[in-house]
Amino acid sequence: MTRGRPPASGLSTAAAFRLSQYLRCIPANADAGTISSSILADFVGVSDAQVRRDIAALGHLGQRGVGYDAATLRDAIRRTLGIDRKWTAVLVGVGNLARALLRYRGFQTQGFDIVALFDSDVTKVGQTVEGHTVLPHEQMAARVQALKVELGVITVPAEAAQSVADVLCGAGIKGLLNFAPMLLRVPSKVSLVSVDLSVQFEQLAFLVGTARS
Amino acid sequence: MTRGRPPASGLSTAAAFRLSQYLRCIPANADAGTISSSILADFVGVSDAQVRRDIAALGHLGQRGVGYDAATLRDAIRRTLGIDRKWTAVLVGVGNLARALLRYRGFQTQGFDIVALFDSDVTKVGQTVEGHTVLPHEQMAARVQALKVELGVITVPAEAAQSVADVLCGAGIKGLLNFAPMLLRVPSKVSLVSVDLSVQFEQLAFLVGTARS
DNA sequence: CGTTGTGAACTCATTCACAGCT
DNA sequence: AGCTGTGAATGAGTTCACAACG
Repeated sequence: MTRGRPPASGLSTAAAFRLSQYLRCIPANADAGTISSSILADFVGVSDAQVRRDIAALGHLGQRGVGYDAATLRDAIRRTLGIDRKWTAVLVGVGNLARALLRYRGFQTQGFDIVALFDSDVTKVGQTVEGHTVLPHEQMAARVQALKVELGVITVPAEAAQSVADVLCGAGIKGLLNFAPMLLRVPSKVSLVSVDLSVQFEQLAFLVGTARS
Repeated sequence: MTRGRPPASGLSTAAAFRLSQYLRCIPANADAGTISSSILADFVGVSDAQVRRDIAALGHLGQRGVGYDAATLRDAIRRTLGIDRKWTAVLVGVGNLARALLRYRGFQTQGFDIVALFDSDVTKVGQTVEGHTVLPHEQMAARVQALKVELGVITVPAEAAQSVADVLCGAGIKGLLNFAPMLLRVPSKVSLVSVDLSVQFEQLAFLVGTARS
């Protein structure tokens, strides 16, 4: 994953990333009502001190001797990450990856509202995918602008990615999630998260190669 | 993305990640024959000093006053990341994400050799996907062991991910790339890279929400 | 008791600045 | 002149260790 410029808040992107991970552990342990730093720690694989530091940065959420209230903690993390509200998004490039994303667990329920699908392939235009009709590429700029869409998800081939990004940025998008294996150029006011799957493979090869036996 | 334990080599995972990114910039600029730290730097979005530090860690590759020879640099990075050789891999869970991965740019050419596909769905078993026949779940352990497969890619639903991981680890796999939205538990000798797509969305929301206007 | 919150120490990573080559 | 390699300085992030509290 690549991130764009660092955020203006006091939270580092690495810390925000860990918060997302803590969030994943809470549902599974929520029935307990309360959860401790050490439980979160060995779930995620960091130190308990790290967990406490991260959470302390969100305000005074814990109770000494007891732990953190699961529901309160979850809400605080959600608020900090900015996922306590709906985000509108468009998805560009309706291939297998797009279909996989649309089916992804709680994509909608997590607060991300896909408002349109676009593709340049005329044979795909008009098709219905996971309840959304595929719109032609030419309508992209106008729709994004009219609906004031905030986020764009790019799942087109590498060659097309930069031009799609340019159109979306021109239409006033605020953030892009790029899956094309390309380092995109975007204006500094647009946030960018890139997931290059081949990079993930390389990381795995590196880890395996350097793992101590 | 989540990484497992840090590597034994002198290279941090963050540095390894940047090396992957440098690698992405080289083909595009390879015709120049030589490439400088400042070019790589503003391509990837880090400082030129950072690039030089990263590359200097791989040995003496640069020529003062000139830059780095593109081909030499590319090979050195490949060697460091461990992608200068073939890796055998199996893919478990033949859904849309799996299909997308199989089609991904240079999946094979980058040195990752998918030797088998598995799925527990009997209607998928026997199908041919991107040139590979889908095998039944039950054969997984035996095949992985017999072929001494090194890497496993998990693209099953969250509920099934841990049990798939357990089987693969039991069969002697060395590294796992997990796409299920689950924090997996694996023995410390197995390397783990997780890509939770909902985490990527949360990161984007966080960045957009905290972006300075 | 058990668990948080946090100053202080420490480690790791990045940037600065410039000497050393070509 | 241009660009790398690298000590030294700086900064960020993490762990330690323990006081504070229910």
